[in-house]
Amino acid sequence: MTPVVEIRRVSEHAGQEVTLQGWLYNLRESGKLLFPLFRDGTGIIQGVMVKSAVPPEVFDSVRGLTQESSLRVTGKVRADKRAPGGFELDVSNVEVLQLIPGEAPYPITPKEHGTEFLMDHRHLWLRSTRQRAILGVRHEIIKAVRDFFDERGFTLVDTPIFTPSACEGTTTLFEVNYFEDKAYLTQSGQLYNEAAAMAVGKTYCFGPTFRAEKSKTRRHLTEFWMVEPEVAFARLEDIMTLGEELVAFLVARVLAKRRPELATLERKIENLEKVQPPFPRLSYDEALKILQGKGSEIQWGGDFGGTDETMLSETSEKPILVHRYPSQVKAFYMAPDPARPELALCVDMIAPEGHGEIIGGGERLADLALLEQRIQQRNLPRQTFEWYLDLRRYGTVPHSGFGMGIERVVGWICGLEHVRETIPFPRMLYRLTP
RNA sequence: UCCUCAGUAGCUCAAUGGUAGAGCAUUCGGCUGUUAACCGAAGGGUUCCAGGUUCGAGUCCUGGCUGAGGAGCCA
Repeated sequence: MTPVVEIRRVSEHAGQEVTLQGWLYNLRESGKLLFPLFRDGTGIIQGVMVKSAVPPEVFDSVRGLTQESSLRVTGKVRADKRAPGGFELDVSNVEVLQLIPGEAPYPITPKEHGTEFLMDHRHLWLRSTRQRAILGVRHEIIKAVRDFFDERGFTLVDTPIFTPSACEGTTTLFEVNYFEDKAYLTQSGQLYNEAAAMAVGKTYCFGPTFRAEKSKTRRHLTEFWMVEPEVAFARLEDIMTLGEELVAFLVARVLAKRRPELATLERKIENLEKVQPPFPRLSYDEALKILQGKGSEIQWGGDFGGTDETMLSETSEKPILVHRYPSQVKAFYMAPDPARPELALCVDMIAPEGHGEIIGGGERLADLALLEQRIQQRNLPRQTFEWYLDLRRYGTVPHSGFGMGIERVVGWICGLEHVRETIPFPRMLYRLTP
């Protein structure tokens, strides 16, 4: 029995006979020579088979292979300058697990395809080199997020996905039947995080988030993953620094561990290497001046649109922190700036290269009376917030936190045009399958 | 919800209102170092749907469906 080896490890077996388990990626043919390309989820290697060197039935079975047919292949690993990975496999035998028939071939060919076709075949599209690279970077970012908070003494506290009402009231929610009642899919773990922070000091939640907005842009999903830290006694400045350190940490980790994937994606490494703290910090008022100077129509009191964000991101090679927006455009739980009560102690982080807002957060309103007033003003159902008001009744303290959308971060770090490629099975307006 | 664009072979796309085509994929044949291999041949069509204009509609008109990009809103 020859050892079963992963393609990414074939270099450790140069000169040896090994068995690979995987799929046929492509087959090139030149007379009595065959060049089957194998993939196994860890890499791709080209096999070489000379007709005179193997039994006729082995040659014929390889010659008849179709794209994505599953197989086990045995051969000798040989270093070769001509091979993209530096190694080739001199194939001696192939065990075909499933031969895909020519009448119903694998749909995704090594040529160009349109978005709709690829999205309809997302379950197969994931096998492509590019999608595998993105999955790898996504995995690395998620692991790095966990490492970052764990190393800083945060406790992961999971927040519920079924919620009784809106966290922020304004956004559209997905409604679901909950026995005799109605429930909503969470749009943020924020309020529960505040409860957890009062219990453990530093907490974060990390899970799926749902938004029923009919947004149809390259930055929107209806189901996406969000990590939300919340820190007792932290002020706005503390949380801005935390976000800055987190993002720099994530970029550094991907640069350290996922170079091959970034190369596959043709990501400009130099741009990522510039993402070092400190990031530029702009007040809303300062950002507004810059935007108006660049010809934006935005007036004081309005929130930034996608075009405004892109314009701002073009002013820096690093992410930008924009803080102290007018309270009127922000959620009810944002603390007012004591120096200028019309402003909220909040912060958005805008990614470079037009990838949009990746972080939103700030200092929470710790005062009971003011919070009650805000809930009333915005016509929020007081009863469902009673437990939240308890947090202000029993030992309220200043505290701050933020939410970071994983898909936008993955999209930015991978340099993707659209967030739909950053999540294995994207859920979007008009896209619920596969 | 609104604006713009698109829908033709399995896929990516051509086709002035006048016989519906190419490349890839598939099948067959050729080639002993191919790199989205190449060369030759074959099969493959409800031109998104329903009406309308016209001698004649893939093409023009009306309505609908589906998709893409964007706006608003957001991470």
